[in-house]
Amino acid sequence: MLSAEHQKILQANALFSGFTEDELAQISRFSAFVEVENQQRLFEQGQIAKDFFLLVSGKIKLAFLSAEGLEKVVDVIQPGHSFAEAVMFFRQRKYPLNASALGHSGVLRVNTGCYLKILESSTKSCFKIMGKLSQRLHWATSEINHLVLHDGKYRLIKFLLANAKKSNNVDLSIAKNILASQLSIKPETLSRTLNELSKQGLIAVDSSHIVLLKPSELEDIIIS
Amino acid sequence: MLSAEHQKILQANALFSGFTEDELAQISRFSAFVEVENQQRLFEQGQIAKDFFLLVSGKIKLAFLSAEGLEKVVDVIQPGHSFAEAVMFFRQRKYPLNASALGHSGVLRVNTGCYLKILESSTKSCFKIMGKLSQRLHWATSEINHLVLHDGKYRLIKFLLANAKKSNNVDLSIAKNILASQLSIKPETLSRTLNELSKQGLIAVDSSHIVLLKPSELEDIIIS
DNA sequence: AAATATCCTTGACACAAGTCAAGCCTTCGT
DNA sequence: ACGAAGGCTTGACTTGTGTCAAGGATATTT
Repeated sequence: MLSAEHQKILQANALFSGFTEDELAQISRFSAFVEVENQQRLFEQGQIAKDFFLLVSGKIKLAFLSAEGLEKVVDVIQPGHSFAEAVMFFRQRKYPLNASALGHSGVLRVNTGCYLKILESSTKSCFKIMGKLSQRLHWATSEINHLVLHDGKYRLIKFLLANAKKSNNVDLSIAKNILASQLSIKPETLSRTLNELSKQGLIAVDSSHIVLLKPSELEDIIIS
Repeated sequence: MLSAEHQKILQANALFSGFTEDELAQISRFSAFVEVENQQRLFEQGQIAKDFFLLVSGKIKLAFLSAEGLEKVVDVIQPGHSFAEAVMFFRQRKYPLNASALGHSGVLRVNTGCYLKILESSTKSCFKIMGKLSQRLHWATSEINHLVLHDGKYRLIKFLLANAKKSNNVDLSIAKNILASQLSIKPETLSRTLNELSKQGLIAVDSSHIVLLKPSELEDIIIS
């Protein structure tokens, strides 16, 4: 059962915006606010997915873990965003990756069974979900594209340009080793590449604060 | 407008199976049977997506093309399967990749506008689509996993095991350079890796016919 | 403030995979 | 049947990125 405050947060999310008061109340009854400590697992790869989530505060890291213990960070979820909602449509309803907290975090846990039942009566909400799923799919396919057709430097520059504010600077909200994993390079390589771009005078790095000195030249690199 | 025969083929596909005769007839009116020659483009990266497709005969290659002209084959569609149906839910309704025929092929072209209109009245069909989308998403995320966490040899063995018949042999229905691109390695590397596995006595290669001599040892390689 | 842990950087080296180039083998068209 | 074209293989070389190891910087704990 959710508090009124938490229900408001649900309602603000696109996946719930089309629901009536009644439906929302019903979902609320099958939901809970959960707090997780830094590093704590919210769910694990292979676990049966009875819920999906909406992040209220903190950060959640989504990552694959290979048999050898290598980790690939797929995404770092920010407050306000839902995650693992695609899993409820998988044939095998198992989470394909691990979710763990980066810092103390609060999430809303929503029961998939309850949600699906309500979906059955609203094509409008179905369309929202389909939009979400296709958005995820689009991201994933373009990620494959970037992984195969381009190198680590390209992906770093792409990330910097995508995350730059109007003032052309980027504040990393996550540790560099996690960023490295997201870009599918090793921390050492990230460090070297940042260094290289600095020496070329294209960026300036001050710990987690990066300034894009010549954004247009950076764009040129990823186009050519 | 589709022939009765082609309408049957539509109906056999999961994406249309929940529709009434009336709805199917309506879709048929906004559809067409299209034949494409070997190498001919069905649609291109960036083009506005007014249709999605269902392959009747032949093969369709889906591939990204980078600015430098490098190609990454994402998938080779086989008869009976639909493709590009996720694009209709993208915010920017543009095809993210190229589709071209491998050999003379026949496809059914379905208008997205018409299809979406009918979807609006059937959550059952929405669920079929959501299933399809999440299946695609699941494939894509596990592909990212394989690309980042494993090497080309791993992906080749995985492919061989996945495509082996009961008799433990694999008949490549596509050219080796296309398979190489699907595995995200160069043709030279594919050739060398097949050679390496042959010399180890794990497989036997006779042009496009491959026999898995020791499947269990191959499984061991990808587990460890 | 010292001690500790964690993260980040740097250098030396190793290796998987890409590139370039040449030659081979098959398939196809005339 | 012949030549041409395309695909496949092989060798020699290059290169990006990973690995290992050590040192430096920064934050956290006591």
